[in-house]
Amino acid sequence: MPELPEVETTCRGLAKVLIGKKITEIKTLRSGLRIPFPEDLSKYMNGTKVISVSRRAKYICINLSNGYVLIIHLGMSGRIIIGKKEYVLNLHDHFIINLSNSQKIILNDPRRFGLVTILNTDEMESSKFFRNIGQEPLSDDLTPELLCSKLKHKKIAIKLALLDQKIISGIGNIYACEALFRAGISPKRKSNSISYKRASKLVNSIKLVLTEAIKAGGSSIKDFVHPDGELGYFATKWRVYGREGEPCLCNHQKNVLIKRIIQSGRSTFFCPACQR
DNA sequence: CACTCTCCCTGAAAGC
DNA sequence: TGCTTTCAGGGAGAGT
Repeated sequence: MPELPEVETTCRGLAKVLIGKKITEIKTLRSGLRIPFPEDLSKYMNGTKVISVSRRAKYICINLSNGYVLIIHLGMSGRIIIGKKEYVLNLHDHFIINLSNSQKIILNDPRRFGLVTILNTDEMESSKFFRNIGQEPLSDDLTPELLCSKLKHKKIAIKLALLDQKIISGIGNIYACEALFRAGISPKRKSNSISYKRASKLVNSIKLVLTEAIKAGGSSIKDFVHPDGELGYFATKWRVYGREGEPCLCNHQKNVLIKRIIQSGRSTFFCPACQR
């Protein structure tokens, strides 16, 4: 489930492989994913060089020498594979980039919730993909003051506010649960009841869980690339996510079990004793 | 406008 | 054992 940390490590891995390389050919193996592949993708990509790889929210941005940027979203099940010349296609490989050094970048996505598109770099921020996206949680833009001002008029539960990409970008279900646990805040608490003190704790927790996950990705994968070429996925030990019925890991509560509830159709895991 | 619900899709896991 | 059902989730768009 690629959220910000997985996308970030994928970008760092891609940067190592892609920067300075020339794209010789691209292949689309179906008409599209969540949205159709742009018809004239080859026209924009063939013969260009990769200048840099960046991330915005959960989007991978591959910046090309001709002023365009290839946008990849991994959706829910998407993954990027670095393949050699002799790479054999697998089920659910949908999009391939061939490089001049005969390496290949493969997008594999069983559930096809991902997307691939291309934008003019100057128009990227104002495009429909990015114009409503909130602050990057790891940038200095995300402050307790900013979070407070965004939550002040919201009646929705804080967990749902964290999932709203217009408020903060890049947080998904797992890290929303983990950040709330670290901050000791109930996922059910109304957004407009978050005090400055709680917002401050929450901002710290968000930055902490995301930073730790990126660090885990970098250290558990050699140079951000698995031996099989896969990027961005790594085992993280979560404190609440997926731990329904298991004891809370805090020191001061005994025999308190992690609970699972459904909020807007999504599972939320939390400790009813630690989180208020 | 604010918010919730449904849908897209496949594969793993649970249920029968 | 083997079939069927359920569940997972990001984001768009429909519905309340």
